[in-house]
Amino acid sequence: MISMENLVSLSKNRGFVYPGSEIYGGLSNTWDYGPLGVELKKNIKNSWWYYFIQRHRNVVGLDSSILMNPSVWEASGHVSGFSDPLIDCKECKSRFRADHIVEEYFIKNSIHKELIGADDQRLHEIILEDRIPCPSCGKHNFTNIRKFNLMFKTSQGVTESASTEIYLRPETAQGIFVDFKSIQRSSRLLIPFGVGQIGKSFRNEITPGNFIFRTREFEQMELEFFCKPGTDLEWYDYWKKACWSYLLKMGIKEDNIRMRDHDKDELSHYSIATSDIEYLYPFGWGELWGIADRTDYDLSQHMKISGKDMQYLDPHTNEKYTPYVVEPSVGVERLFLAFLVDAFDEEILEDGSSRNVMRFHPMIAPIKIGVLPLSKKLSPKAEEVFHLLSAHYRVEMDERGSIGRRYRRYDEVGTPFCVTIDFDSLEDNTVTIRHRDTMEQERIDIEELVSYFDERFQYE
RNA sequence: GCGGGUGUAGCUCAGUGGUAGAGCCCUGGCUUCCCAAGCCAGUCGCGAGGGUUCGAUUCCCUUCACUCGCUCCA
Repeated sequence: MISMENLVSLSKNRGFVYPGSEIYGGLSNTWDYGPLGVELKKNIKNSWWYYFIQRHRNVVGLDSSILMNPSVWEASGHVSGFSDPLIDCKECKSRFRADHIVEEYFIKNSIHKELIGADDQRLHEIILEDRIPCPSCGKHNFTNIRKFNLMFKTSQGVTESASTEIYLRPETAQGIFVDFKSIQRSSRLLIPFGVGQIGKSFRNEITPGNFIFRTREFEQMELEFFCKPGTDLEWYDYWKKACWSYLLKMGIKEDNIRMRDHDKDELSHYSIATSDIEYLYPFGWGELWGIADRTDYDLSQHMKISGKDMQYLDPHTNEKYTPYVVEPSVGVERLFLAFLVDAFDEEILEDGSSRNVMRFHPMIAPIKIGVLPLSKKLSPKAEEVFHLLSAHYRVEMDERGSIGRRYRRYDEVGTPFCVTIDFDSLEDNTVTIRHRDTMEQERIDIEELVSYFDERFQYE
């Protein structure tokens, strides 16, 4: 498997991902998507939209605002629940979550003290009272508890004042919940139905890292599927399978993914059941896709805080209830990383040399076809072919360097097909199609090129 | 944020108190005309700021960034 280091340098070299603001020395954990990266990203988003929205009769899309009324985050629990009480050991410089070390200490020593509802001050008192030691060095010399709110703050309006303080959304899901009634009414969808959204979210992660795996600005693809309470586990299962099969269809190797159900104690504040699809990244197994049963938590909260009725009235039975929500949520950048890692192949050739090939699924390959004149004298004909194909696909034309060099260059960026124009092309209007994976070649009439590729660039 | 490591060309790296090279890549030319050929020529750099010094890429300070752990989770 490719190392993280090589992946970062390959990404930069080929134009997939560059470090952000590089000429100013960079900005921590920001990444820019280059000419190939933006194509790959776009293709990933399109494929998700196709499989999770377009192909379903009862799923629609949404594009809600990044900036929302701060009450949204009060209701969702992000203002209180999305901040962790952190504490540092002054002796060994380790950092912990205050509630975690207290809890662990109590379990270990069979102490039964009520912790639920303990605020930070209470936690601090407990740590002092019980002389709870540092789990890493055993000493008892902690800093005060500090809160890290993971939400980015900004202010609305030109004057900065507390009253205009707002947040960048930490997840796209709330936009869907908040608009639930409008979407339902305007789309005339009946439960069960789903709403999907692709968009940026922001989290002030304490420790981002691992290339594009965890960044403070990221793009989510979330589907909120509304269903009748009691049917939620069925749908939970259904979407787990849908995510899994999406990955396989798009060419991810089955050995590199696994399903992991969360234990009760690691569930987030809104969920009664969560599964992760994990991917085997170069740094180890890491989360790729989270599928959560969010129950009626979000809609109920919004109902409570906003005072608006968020319930659904079943027009057939006249039954009124707050729908349950099943949410498959995936980060575009994590999928991007998984596709990049999964596609990477170092091929050893007969002469012992090696070449890198990115074996992207044709639908996510950044460049679909390379148009290559065998000689510069054939460029006019190649231009014709380029214009013909570029009306349908993302195509590149390259006339520089030897033909073998150019084939290899396109292999390296995962282009599944090359179309080669030679001197016969001028005579009989045919070209050679060369396949990335087999290196086989076939001859085809230029008139048939578009229909040839239409068959090959299709979702399964 | 705290502790350790790192910072020289687009990439991988070498090197020196007297302003820097190699390989790969890239560009142009000749050649070649279906899988990294060859030859000739060429472009590009000491993370930033300050200090010591006649002179700093090299020594010192600061800063910025990257990276590994602590935390987190799309």
